[in-house]
Amino acid sequence: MLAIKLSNLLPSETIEEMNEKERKILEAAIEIFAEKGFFNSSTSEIAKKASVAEGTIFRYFKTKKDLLLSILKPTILKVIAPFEIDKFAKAVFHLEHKTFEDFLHAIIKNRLEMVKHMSPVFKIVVQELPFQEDVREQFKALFKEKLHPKISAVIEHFQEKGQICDMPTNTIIRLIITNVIGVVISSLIIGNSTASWNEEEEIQRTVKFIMNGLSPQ
Amino acid sequence: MLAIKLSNLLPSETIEEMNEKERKILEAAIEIFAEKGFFNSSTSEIAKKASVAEGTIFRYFKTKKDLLLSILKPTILKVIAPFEIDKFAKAVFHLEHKTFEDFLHAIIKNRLEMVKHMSPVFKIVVQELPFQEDVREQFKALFKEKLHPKISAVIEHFQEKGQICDMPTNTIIRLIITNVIGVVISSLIIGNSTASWNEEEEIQRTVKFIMNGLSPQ
Amino acid sequence: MLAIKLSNLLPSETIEEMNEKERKILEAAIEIFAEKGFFNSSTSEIAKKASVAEGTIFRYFKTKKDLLLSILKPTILKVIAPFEIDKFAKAVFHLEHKTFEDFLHAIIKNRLEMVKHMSPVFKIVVQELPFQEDVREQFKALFKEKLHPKISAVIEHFQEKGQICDMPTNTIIRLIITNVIGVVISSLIIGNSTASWNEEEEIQRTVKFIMNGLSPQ
Amino acid sequence: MLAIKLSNLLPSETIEEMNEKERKILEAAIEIFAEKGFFNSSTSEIAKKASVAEGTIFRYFKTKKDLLLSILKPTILKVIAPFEIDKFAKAVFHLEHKTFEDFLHAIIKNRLEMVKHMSPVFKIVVQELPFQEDVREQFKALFKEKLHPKISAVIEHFQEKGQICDMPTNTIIRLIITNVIGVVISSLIIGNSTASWNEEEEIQRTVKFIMNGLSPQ
DNA sequence: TATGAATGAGACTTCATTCAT
DNA sequence: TATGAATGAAGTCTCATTCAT
Repeated sequence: MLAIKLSNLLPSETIEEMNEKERKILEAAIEIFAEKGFFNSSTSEIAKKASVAEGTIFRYFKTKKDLLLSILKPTILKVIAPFEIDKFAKAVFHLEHKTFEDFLHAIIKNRLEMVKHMSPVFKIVVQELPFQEDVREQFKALFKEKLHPKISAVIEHFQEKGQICDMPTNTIIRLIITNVIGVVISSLIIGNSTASWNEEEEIQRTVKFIMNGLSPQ
Repeated sequence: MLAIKLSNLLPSETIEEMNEKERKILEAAIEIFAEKGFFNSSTSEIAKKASVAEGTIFRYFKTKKDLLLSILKPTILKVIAPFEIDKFAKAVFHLEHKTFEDFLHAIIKNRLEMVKHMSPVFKIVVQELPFQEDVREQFKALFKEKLHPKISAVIEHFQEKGQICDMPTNTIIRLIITNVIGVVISSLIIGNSTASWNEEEEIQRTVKFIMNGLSPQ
Repeated sequence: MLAIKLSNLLPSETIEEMNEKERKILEAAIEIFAEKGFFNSSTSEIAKKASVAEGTIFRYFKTKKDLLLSILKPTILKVIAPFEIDKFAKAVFHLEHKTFEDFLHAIIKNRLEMVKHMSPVFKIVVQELPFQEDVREQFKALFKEKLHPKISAVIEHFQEKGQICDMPTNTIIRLIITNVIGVVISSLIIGNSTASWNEEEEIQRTVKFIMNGLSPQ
Repeated sequence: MLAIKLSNLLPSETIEEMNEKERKILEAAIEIFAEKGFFNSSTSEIAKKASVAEGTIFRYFKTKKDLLLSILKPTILKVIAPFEIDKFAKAVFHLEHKTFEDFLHAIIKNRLEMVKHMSPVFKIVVQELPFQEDVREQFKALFKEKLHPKISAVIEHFQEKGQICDMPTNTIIRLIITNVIGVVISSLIIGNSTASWNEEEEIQRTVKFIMNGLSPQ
């Protein structure tokens, strides 16, 4: 029963304007949704774990689905947002000082860090995405508008500098994303159960693999 | 409304010992589970689509969950099995006539073909795996016992022939599986909605990417 | 706790194709709706009175409102229908043999008889009509299409024969309906609680009153 | 959204001893009960419309039902009261200057006027009376004690003057009330939706109808 | 006095499962 | 073997009412 800290999961402004009960409900919901899945969780169970009356849930969240979306939406924003605002974004804007290798390393570390901090919410996102078409669409739209152009620019930048081969940009993006997600999920699955998993080495190897895979010629 | 052929989804021995009704129930369940998810499907709807009485379902499958497992278990077997028995396995055993590139190409084509043939069942597997710990464990065990040794042998074979760099075998397996799954999922997500997706080219590029990524030096 | 006979309330064909449980549910619902009103009745109470499980109600009636409509709709049909099909209709079609007085007498007796036989259902209709706009509209439409033309014809027939004054037909209809409903409701309210109510005499007096009220000159 | 004036609906003494909040709650309740019916209205909606906190309602009215009764009881008083206190009552006490026709005309106009002024409250009364036995009983008692003797006196006065036939007084009262209510309800139902409704003419015709109906011989 | 957050009973409804036929 | 009517537990959600502030 891991203690969930909302501060790792939701934007801090959001949390500050929540009150005690609302926070406890959200925490309970995250824990239970992550454990049993949305459809297999009951509002009565969430209420019990949050130590509130069942009716109280519905004061703060119009419906059970609304409660789920209150978890999913900030999370997918958090998945997308960093590329725009945080340190990582700065790395992208100071490309001249960086090699493509630095870029890959940074992106993998950053995403791994994020997923580990919000592991239960991440689990919910992955579990529920197949059933929540609207969230999926919102995610796709954000990717297309915010993320894709940024990454494209980076790829093209390094292609111009001759650090990357000249495959189509979209294919390169696909390959990079595939391999970033690959390390992240491997870390979650293997890392937690296998002693021999050396995370830093696996990151290094993955970076090297991608570098070689995309090297010119 | 694609007509589902169980022969694409389940081992033929399994199908042969089923009777008419049982087969119709399974087909209906697959279609409905894939469309709405397990929890949002009702046994009455399955019975209607299968043209049997609701009670009949429970003659063949003890519970609704049992019906789900009757779909999941043979499917993960099918995902693992080919490496042992079908044409693909033969390719693995005649490695001396093949290059690593052929191996990669064959494995990607083969898995893509499989997923496309059993797309609804595959959808169910992906959706329900997070909630079915026992199935997941069974899958892990099968992987460890059957698949992993085979692939290890192949990797080591090509390493000995100098076609692959000498990263740890497990890391190489992880990278290959990541990228195979990556093409498959991309094909399902992008391929179905985007005109510009050229599957053969993407396979070629992925093979080349892995080849370069794993090339010695 | 009056024993309710559905045969007095619903068309017999309808009843014959009902089974035991459905009939018991309807009877219980009529009794409880009449006593407490639709919104103040719970499906659990109806189930208990009908000696069925609560879920059984929803096998026969999609929703609680559907259960109400299953009572209301045949009833308003029954209120309208007789003017088309039963003995009363024949009276209307053999006007040449009848006086206007006979007509009035027949209509009052007939409506009183009907309301007494279906008193609880009638109570539900009167109670719920203000809240069920769709039923109200259906009632208005039936009145306009089926009843109004028939009564108009009768009124005009007697006007031509010089038995009724030449007020506008609609006004005459309004006055007649008002006074028929007046006796009926008086009979229900006063008749049940007051010994001195002599129904036959009150009918006679009402007929005489209407006759005089509408007499030429 | 008609502005409701409590002064049209409740006795002025009652209103004067109310404070601001209580009055606003009552006004809001009347509007909402009339629109949606008692059971479909929520105290939270009433509180919102009255611009008070939900808890404030329960400071002035013990329960939601108490709030309903606070509307119903003064209203039925108002329906009965005028016969005792207002101008209309005076008309009754100066019968020698009036004909029976004047009496009928005055009573119809007066009741129509009243119902139109308090149309929402009237709607609530009609909708809820079937479910409020105590209010109904109170109404019956008031009718018997206050109204019935007055009307009886009038009827007998006109019978003595030979303007009315010698039917039993109660029957005459019943017929008059029936027809007064008949015009009022017709006016509400037909008058609001039909252009051709000429209220003054309909009143005249109704008066004439009753006059003829009750004329001696 | 006034508030409104919190409550929890109870409403309607769904559906996997049973069992008499 | 097959049926499908019946069940009743469990689910989501509403709302009148209370009470600490």
